Amino acid sequence: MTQKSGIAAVAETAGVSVSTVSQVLSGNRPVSEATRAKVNAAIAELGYTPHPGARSLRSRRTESIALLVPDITNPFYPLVAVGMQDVLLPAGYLLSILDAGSQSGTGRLLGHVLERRFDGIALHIDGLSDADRARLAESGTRVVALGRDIGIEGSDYVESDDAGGFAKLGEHLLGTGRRRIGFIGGEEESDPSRLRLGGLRQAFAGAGLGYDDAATVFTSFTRDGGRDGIAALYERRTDWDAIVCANDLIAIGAMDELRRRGLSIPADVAVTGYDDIDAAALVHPSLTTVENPAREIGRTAARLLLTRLAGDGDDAPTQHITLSTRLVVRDSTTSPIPQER
Amino acid sequence: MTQKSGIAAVAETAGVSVSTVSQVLSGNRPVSEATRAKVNAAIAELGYTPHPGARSLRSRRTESIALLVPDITNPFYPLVAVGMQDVLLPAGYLLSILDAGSQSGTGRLLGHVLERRFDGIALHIDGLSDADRARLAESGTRVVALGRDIGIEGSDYVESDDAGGFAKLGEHLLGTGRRRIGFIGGEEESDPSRLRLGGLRQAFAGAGLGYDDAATVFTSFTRDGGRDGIAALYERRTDWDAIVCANDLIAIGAMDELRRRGLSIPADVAVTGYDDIDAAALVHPSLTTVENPAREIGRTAARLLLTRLAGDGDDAPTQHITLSTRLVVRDSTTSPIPQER
DNA sequence: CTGAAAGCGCTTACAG
DNA sequence: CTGAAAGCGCTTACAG
Repeated sequence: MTQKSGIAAVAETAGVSVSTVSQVLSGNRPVSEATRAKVNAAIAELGYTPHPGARSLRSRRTESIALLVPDITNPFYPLVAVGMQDVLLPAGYLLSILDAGSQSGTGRLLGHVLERRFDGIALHIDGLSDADRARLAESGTRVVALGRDIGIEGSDYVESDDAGGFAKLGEHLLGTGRRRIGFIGGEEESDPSRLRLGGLRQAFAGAGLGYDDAATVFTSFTRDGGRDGIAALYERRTDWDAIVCANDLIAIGAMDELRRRGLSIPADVAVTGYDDIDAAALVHPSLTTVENPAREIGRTAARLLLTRLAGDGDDAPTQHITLSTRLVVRDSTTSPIPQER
Repeated sequence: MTQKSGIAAVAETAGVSVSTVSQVLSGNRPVSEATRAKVNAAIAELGYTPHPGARSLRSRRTESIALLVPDITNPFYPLVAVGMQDVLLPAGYLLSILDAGSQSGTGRLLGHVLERRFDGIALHIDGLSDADRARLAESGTRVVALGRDIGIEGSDYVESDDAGGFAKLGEHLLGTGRRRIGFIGGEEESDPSRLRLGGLRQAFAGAGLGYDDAATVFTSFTRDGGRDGIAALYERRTDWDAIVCANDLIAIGAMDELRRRGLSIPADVAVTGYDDIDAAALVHPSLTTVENPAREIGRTAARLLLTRLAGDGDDAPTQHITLSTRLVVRDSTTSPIPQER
């Protein structure tokens, strides 16, 4: 007996042909119960695992999906990953999370990712260069974008309803009687900053009120940004009764600076964030915020990819899915008792 | 001209043999400058990318490494991943992060991971079943363990010096004059709980003091665990001047409960954590803790894998690397001013 | 329901 | 320094 390996060894042990073993494995054509049993016994006896390289060489599929993120230490992305796995594992796909380390690193990693011939790629990227867009389109790899359209024919995308979330925050604050409401954005040129401010304006308009441009400042999406934002707003006026921040980190920095100035939250001034990161519930007072449905974004992205991979969908129009967000009211806007010391 | 693809198309365009193209790609044997130039021109013209499946089928290598973690939403693991990438990308390996979703999920995912024939796997797992250990050993895949030995011949492991970190915390507290120091552990049977308490005892012994067993309680590694721990400790006595917690989450819960009881941190009682998660700097007062060198753990694990993969190391003895930890002193033990309101 | 054979795209001895 | 050929382990028409 020659020393065979792989599927040939299984075939020999089971006393059937190599093709029959393959059919048992794939289920692509009917196999008699007796044969199937012999083959499965041989597989178990030999501890056989198909070689994925050989498989993909023929089938042109790798059964793996990549999630390419700019910064895996940002807690938003692990949640997206978990959501994608929810959908992909039961469908037989393996999800690989690839960290580019930064927005600019994404382009650099893209080449490596395309080389590996993943069946599909999910990516969250701010500025995709024309060269990268062309590489993606040519590669034939299915792409789903998170957060924004990346402008490739047939590439679907999923985003959360930022504007709606800020409209809810605005309504909540207006509903509790706050009127002198400042806004601290992240980088002024960023899409999220604009969309989020837009949602706040919408809440004011809905209540028949105008929103004053002098009530907005733009800094950066960081804790320091929040501190700077408060400093800038309090130079303009000092009677704010609420501060809406473009994300939770800004809000936490804003609370630091408000506390340093001897102001009480929420008795003197209410503060809100966005994203509902873990820290939002950990800080004191706990932060009213909006849940960014990261996990659901991941699930949706995975479903869109699977649909495209199932074929037939090649000529389907690009899909754009917007997920609604949920207001999470905590103590920073509504604490009934005066702040404890 | 027949319609070739892959390396054959490159060979035809360049007017050389398929083997020569392969040699240019791999650098495995000398190629004349002129030939190399022709081949590279053809590669660029055709936008050729080698097929990884075909490559691994022959070479028995995938040039990819997997990091298998129990819960990617635990911020410790993304940092480990970043550290591994620091080392692996320059070496030409792609790192795939795979999330098992839970400790128990790790075994379930292991089969899928082994099927993919990664060249190496890094994993952090508490209880590896004998069956899984056998599967890992048989697969021939290189394994490096994070946090503990998994008992496979030739599998190195990396851990951080928990005991040393707690010894530093203990010395810091004793040095600031605290003596009535309680300890809130996680699950009592867990290795980390034992090791960490051991470090604290060591600090007392070093100062010529004894440590009282009645000063320890075990709960769980969560925020709720911290609340419960305080309740349990204050049933025993009420004059604690410091609480050492087995991780940051416990510490944050402990601070919640101390504050609720009207105690001031650190004026009445100091609190310490472990890990230095982001939230440790975000809470108020900011938390004195110990940095768990996650990124360095990742780097070290990656280096160990690469060394083994470079061969020659097959018969090298198992390596066990312990990384030292760093004390991070913040306001929860030393705030010079009375706590602000 | 089953088998023999071609071929996916590479790498690697073997020859020259 | 270069080429022809075998073969890695599968899947998939083609035949029966």
